[in-house]
Amino acid sequence: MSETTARPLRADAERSVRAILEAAERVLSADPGASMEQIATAAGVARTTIHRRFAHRQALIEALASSAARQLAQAVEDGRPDTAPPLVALHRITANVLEVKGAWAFALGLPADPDSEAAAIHQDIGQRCITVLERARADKLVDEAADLHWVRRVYYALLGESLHGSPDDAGTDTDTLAARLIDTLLHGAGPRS
Amino acid sequence: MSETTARPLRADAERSVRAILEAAERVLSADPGASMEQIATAAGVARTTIHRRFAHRQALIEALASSAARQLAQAVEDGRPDTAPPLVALHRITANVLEVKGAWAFALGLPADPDSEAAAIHQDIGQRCITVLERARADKLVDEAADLHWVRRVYYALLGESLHGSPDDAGTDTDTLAARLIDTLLHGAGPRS
DNA sequence: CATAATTGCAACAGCAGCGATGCACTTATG
DNA sequence: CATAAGTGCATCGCTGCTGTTGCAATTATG
Repeated sequence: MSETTARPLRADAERSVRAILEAAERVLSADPGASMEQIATAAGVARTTIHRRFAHRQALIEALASSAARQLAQAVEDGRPDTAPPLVALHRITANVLEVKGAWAFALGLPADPDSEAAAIHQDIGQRCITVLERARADKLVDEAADLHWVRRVYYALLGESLHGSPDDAGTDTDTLAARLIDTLLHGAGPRS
Repeated sequence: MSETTARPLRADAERSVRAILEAAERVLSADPGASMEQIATAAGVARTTIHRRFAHRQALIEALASSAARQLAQAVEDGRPDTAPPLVALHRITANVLEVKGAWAFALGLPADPDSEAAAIHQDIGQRCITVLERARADKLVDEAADLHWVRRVYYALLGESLHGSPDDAGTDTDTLAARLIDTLLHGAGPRS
């Protein structure tokens, strides 16, 4: 909603922007205080090129946050949160989100200020999340008395935890992780009936 | 194990160190890249005083991590993880940890390098956590087939999430938060039988 | 192919933070 | 109370990052 006003970038320039954003994610996730120089090097680009596309350092950060938020929204959308059976949607969404969050952990963990594009997207995602949970509750998958906002927070927390990836789940595919996550979300660690 | 070799600090000096560590937690949790000057001001101390106690910036960070880790270990210990009934221990520990983690969120979120004092303490805490879970499993509170390492990760994630504190739980006492957390850990969000 | 966009490189000024030092003053401690 | 420890302040040199500019070379595009 902010960059779309400018005239279309040349094909190679667009590739540069992508490379910069990806490098920024990589470098900054390893060291949030990394210099523009480090990011530039990682992107295979001169530092001045970054400054041409992103005036300030913070402009780069915001673009990074927006880009990641958009991808996350897409990941949620692909799970058909409004039409697929709740359990199916929940599983698909979880698997998709795990992919995206794994690739853009830093960008998605960024503190978005309230009136940024990223913040709006995240709020929208949060709403869709609530919707899915309501549908799940209607199907008796979630307790009727449950506080859905708390459930969502737990869900988010489990997503975050699933990403840390202990040595055990190195190489475990996203579907398996999603299955465990949802099972834990719905049943916890207690004994099965 | 590292500072104890020096001769005891004068009473007022010790107070300064405390003030510096507390200020560092406050300031750095708001902005991880904050300057020594900002920390010093927040501590009501001259910047040079900080450098007298902590040679490098990183030395301050490590001391902060160690201090917080020790307090966390104490919080766990106070819950009698080895002797109290598992559910009681779990509740006490959770409430205690929520207090400490709330006050030292930044310091405890710090990436501790493997051979630091903090890392050793955290590993020890992790072990005690597993112990409590084993005792809980013996009491049929946790499913026999459960992967305790995953349960612990879920527990950690729930602790982290409980701290974020949505507007709703502003002012909610620690015991209530702990109760909800443990309930969720053991039963999840699914329907109650 | 002609043109305009894109880029690398080199260089610049500016700035903020770090870590150290010396000195005078205050304060805890035996 | 005498001493030693602790502190504030002013100051220094140094380093590293930022953001900008100009120019020449390359490359996509109609």
